[in-house]
Amino acid sequence: MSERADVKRQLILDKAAEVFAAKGYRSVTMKDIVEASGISRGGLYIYYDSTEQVFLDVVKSMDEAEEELAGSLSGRLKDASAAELLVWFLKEQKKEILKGKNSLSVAMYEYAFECKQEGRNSGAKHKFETATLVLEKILLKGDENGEFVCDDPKGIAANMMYAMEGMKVIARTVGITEKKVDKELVFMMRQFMEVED
Amino acid sequence: MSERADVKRQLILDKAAEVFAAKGYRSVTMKDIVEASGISRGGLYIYYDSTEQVFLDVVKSMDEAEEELAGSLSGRLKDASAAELLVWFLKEQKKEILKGKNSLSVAMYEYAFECKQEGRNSGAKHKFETATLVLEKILLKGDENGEFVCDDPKGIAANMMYAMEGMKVIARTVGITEKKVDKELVFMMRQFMEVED
Amino acid sequence: MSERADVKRQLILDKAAEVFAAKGYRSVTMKDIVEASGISRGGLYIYYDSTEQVFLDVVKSMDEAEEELAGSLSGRLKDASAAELLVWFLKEQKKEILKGKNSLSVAMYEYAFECKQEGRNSGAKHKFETATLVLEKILLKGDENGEFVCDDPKGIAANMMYAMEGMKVIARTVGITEKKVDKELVFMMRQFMEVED
Amino acid sequence: MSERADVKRQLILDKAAEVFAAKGYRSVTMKDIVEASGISRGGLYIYYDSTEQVFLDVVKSMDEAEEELAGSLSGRLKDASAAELLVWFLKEQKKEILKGKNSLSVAMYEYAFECKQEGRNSGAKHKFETATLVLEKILLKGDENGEFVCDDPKGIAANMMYAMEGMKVIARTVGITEKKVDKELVFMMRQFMEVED
DNA sequence: AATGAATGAGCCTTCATTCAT
DNA sequence: TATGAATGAAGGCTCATTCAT
Repeated sequence: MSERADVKRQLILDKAAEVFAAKGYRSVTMKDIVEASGISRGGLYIYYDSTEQVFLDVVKSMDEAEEELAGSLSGRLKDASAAELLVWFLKEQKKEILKGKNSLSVAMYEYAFECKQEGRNSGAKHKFETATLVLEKILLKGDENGEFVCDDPKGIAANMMYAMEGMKVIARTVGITEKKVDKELVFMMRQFMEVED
Repeated sequence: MSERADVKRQLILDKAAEVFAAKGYRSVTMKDIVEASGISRGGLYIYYDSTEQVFLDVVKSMDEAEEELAGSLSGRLKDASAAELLVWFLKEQKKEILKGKNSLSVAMYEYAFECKQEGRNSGAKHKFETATLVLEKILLKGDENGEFVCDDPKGIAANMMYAMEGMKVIARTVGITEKKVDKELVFMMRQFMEVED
Repeated sequence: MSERADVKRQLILDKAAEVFAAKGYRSVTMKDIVEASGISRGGLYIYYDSTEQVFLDVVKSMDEAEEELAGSLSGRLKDASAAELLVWFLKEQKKEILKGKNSLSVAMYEYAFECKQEGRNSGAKHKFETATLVLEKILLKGDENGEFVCDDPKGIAANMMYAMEGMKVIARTVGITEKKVDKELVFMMRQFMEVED
Repeated sequence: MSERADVKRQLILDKAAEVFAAKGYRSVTMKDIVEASGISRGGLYIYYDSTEQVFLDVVKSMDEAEEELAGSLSGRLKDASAAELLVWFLKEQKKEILKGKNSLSVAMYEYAFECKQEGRNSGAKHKFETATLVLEKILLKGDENGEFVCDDPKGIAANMMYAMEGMKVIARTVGITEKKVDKELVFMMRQFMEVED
């Protein structure tokens, strides 16, 4: 509540984020977080009762940071062309695909698996559906103002999102090169617009 | 040593597979496997030293079973048309995407994440690349004999495999309906052949 | 220091009494008292260093309240008959035996056990001996003025006090009905006086 | 189950009994039992999940031992006189009252308090009622064959049992001398028979 | 080979107690 | 005085792993 508490909470979240990035979700213990954040065993329990709560708060604070960023961008993008929007969207996706060790993505997958198996909901659904919708709107806009030729925006958006998701996972299990990502992005774009290599 | 041991080993693998399917990879303990297989604590250690070893053997024995099946099919498929091969391939993928609780897929993802983070290799790479190659060959064949119109088989194969992978993960985290899978499959096929709805 | 502190102290004692009544002695923690009294963790330590100190003060303040009551009664009872005194005494005992959840008695037993085992003294001794003496005096008075027929007041007083103590404990472990208490009280009185049912 | 297990179990019970005798019920921890029995932390959990389970088993095994003893006595007592039976009964009670540190009685009181507060049942009820009944039968027998003069065996039995219970508790909280116990026993017996001092 | 009791390390959680504000 | 965050010790529990039988 107090300022002090917020500072400490943020310290915990920062260090915990590193831990989750390094070890995923399941294998992280309260002890790991305690040691990473330099706080005392009992001290951590003042703020969080379980690794799940810490994780959810880490994710929440990341989402908030992201939204802030997105908010600041939305102004600039309002009167952007569909092509510009698409480029921004795909750049974000590419970043997401390629960011490695320091990213929470593996932990988030693990958490989402667990939630799915237990019938809970991890918020991943909302995230995925929102992103799909955004992409669809970009395509629609491009189609309407003649930037793209695209008779099935819904289908294309779905295909692109699935492929993107696939690349994310492949990146985290099999490995992927930036070149391959680029190739795939170009391939996708060719479905509805001219792209020079 | 041989007969008896093999029977026991198989018993362990069968029961362990159920456990991994139900709980994923990380959260499975030797105790879980002991209890599921009805074997003694010490007995399990005669065959396996860790859950990882059990898991790898479970996967191996599944792959072998699959390969056997594939082998028996390959004869029949040798002189099949590209379209027939493609249908078979996509059916397998669809099955894989939609199979739920009783499948090892979540455990395999978890394991692959772990291996990737530790710089090891989980075998997922080989699997993915092989499948991609198979698809590519089918497309090539179809292009060559005029069944498909497909100037970039490599690109299409990659796109399809990424999207397929994406659907697998989405199915296990966000959830997916069979209808959506079918839509996406039709979408993908339209890239190089006529498909009626 | 004085007024404010006393108010606070009393607040703590009141709430702590409820806690001890509900949970006994041993299982009460400083945390329980802190939460019940709404005071701060550190605040409690200004007044008391341990649950034992709180408990002793709770008991002391109860005894004081009781003594006050007893004092105000003693005037009226000075010229009461032995029979009247006896009735008053037994009524008090009966109340004590039957009062249940909201009473400190279990906590006091627990505390007395602990003190006995550690060779300390819990004050229970003084209480019991005083009560025995009071009863003895009442019997003596009744014998002297012919209200009772009682050649061994010491023996009778002891027997009655033991039985009373027994009923208290039985009430708190095995359970006892008011009817049984009444029966026993009548039984005891018949040892030295006429009682109609 | 096996012989070994029984030996170990008995070792645990023996050492645990000492612990409960020394510290009562509430303040005993699994760690205490572990240390007293020289077993490992995990080892204890093979046999018992909680101090309550250990305690109940300790009590059970004591009861069994007692019953065995009682059984072996019952033969001899069958054709004993009521006076002989009474002497035996009171001797047992006296022993129970006076046995100090090495006895589980305090722990049993603590446990019974806890059970009562939580609405469970500790077995104390059955024990008390059975003993009361036995005493009643002895008195009845004595009355019938002219050994005693006792028109209200039920009332006397109840009074005696309450007083006995009272002495037990007083012994464990306030302290009691053997002399006082003897005095009270004589007092009680005088209610229905001739006793020389 | 097989068993399962035993061990001990490791993590979880709760509290008494302290201390900066 | 009063607060409540912070600490660290203590105890609970589980599990990988060993070992006598």
